[in-house]
Amino acid sequence: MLDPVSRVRRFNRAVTSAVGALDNSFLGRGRPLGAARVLNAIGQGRSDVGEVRDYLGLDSGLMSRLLRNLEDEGLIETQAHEDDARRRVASLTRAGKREFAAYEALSNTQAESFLARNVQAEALLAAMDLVASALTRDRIALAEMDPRSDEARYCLGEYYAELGRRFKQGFDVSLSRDPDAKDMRRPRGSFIVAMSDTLPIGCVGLKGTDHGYAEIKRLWVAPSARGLGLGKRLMDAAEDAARRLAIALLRLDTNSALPEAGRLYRTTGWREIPRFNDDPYPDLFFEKRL
Amino acid sequence: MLDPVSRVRRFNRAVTSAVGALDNSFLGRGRPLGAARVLNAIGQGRSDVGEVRDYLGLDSGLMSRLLRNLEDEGLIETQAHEDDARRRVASLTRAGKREFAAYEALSNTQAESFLARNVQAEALLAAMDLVASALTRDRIALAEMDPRSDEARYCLGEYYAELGRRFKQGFDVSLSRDPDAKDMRRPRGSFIVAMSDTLPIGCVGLKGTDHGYAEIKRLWVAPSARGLGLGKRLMDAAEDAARRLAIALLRLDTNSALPEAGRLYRTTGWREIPRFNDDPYPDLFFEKRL
DNA sequence: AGCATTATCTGACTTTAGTCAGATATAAAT
DNA sequence: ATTTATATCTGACTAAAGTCAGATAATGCT
Repeated sequence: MLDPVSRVRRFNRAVTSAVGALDNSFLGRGRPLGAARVLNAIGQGRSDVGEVRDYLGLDSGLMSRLLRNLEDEGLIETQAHEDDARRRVASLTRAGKREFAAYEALSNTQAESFLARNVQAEALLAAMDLVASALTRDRIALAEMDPRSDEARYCLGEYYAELGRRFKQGFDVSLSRDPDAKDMRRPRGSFIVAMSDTLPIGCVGLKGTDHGYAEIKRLWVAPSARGLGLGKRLMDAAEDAARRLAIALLRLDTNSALPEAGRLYRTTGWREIPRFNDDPYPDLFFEKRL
Repeated sequence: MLDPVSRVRRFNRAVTSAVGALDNSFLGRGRPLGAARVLNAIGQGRSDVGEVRDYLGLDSGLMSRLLRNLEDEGLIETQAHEDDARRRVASLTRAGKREFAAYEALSNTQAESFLARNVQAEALLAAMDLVASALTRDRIALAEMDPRSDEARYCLGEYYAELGRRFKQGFDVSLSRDPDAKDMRRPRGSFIVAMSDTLPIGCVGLKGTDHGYAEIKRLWVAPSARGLGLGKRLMDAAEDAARRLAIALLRLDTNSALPEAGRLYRTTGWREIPRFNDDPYPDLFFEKRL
């Protein structure tokens, strides 16, 4: 009754019935589930018909009919893709946007009432984040983003907060050599964010310098996504970005209060080198030749 | 993107697609999902037709047909209920047991492969327990059980382990006045276990004495089920059991290292009294007149 | 230009799920 | 003993989902 497999299966049962209830609530708007799902996928920005079909796992015939139904209802419009007239792109009409908003409101209300029923919400949310990351680990997408984007700033905020907790003396960004955003943008560098669904769960920066090397900065993985090998994936992506920018030498600094990071560097071809800057926080320095 | 509602919705999306994959895997055995679900419900011990129907939320006509299909496949047999010939009781035939075992193996394999993909399994399992408890909070069932049953012993084991962690000096059952199981059985007392699906997540004992009162012992709620009001529910159930046994006075002892417990007693009509036993662990004593 | 490939659509199905109004048999209440 | 209630079943449906073989039109490749 208490072995790990039983616990996973208990979770599956709990979640199956919760999902069933969720699906049923979508039926309340007088539209079959299939059509509602297509409408919502389009509302969420999946405009390409093929993309929606893949996402929902639908047969092309069925998909076509569902689109036709939504069109007849006046909720969507389709037009040919501008680069490839075989493909179709769907968009919500004014009425479709209203309908989509109604579904969104339904989902939000449900989420709110779930939260209201559960007092210890923060622990529960952290648990939900962890489970969601584990379930979607194969769909974690890395994307190059502007270091000033909302997603990047969120990651950096979390990263600084974590350093503050980890370092005995705390962490004050202004004392550190905060990399200028433009050094982490092409063509000088890069900033990569790991997204699980719509949630940023990790990041890494590649910061260009004028000293013949680039630096890896701000490697962070959300607590809810650790153990999924994401740190390695982010580092690989940063190295690829460096190669594309014809950068041959990488350096980074880190702190012994972050042992996971040190372990990762040591096992992926990085070599410890002497201090190469006067930032007060790091006490370990690494280099890797690409 | 990071407010609680979005996090809940991200979790919902993650889980919806996981559940979909799970359901689809059940289709691999050449039987529609409805029939597979009925077969599994019966295999899990839900023999009463009405019970299965309620559990799966099926229309009685549909249920009847699904049963007929399984019967035609030679997987189940039905007979009249021995106390009420209107009701039907279903059971698996030999072939049905084989088929059920195949479904079980499928579920177990999936759970195992999920666990194998996730290194930090214990943290993940704890998170899944918490989420499952929260999702099924309305279906947590309290049941009177023998204090020697597997479920009860599991709860007690967890309870002792937790006391060991909470008390500065640790906890050794043999030093405490371990209640004899028979004092927590009718007609002397009672033992109540809270079950969430098949997982015991809390307990409380009502221990009869010869001193004109009964004692509440072993109130425990699993960490994964705290914040759901389960402690209160268990105490209410214990009091009800006492009333049914015509017990008019209740006492209990506890320790100030368990502040949640103390708070619960104080807010539910219990009155602090002087020490009434010489157990070395408790330092707080309460009484309640029913 | 010609041919294979791709994305979508249409028509013609089948299967599954679900609904609803009785029918039947038994049990419970008066 | 009659009436009422309950559990299940049957027949006759409808709706939704899914399948599959072409048709159509645009694109890519040689």
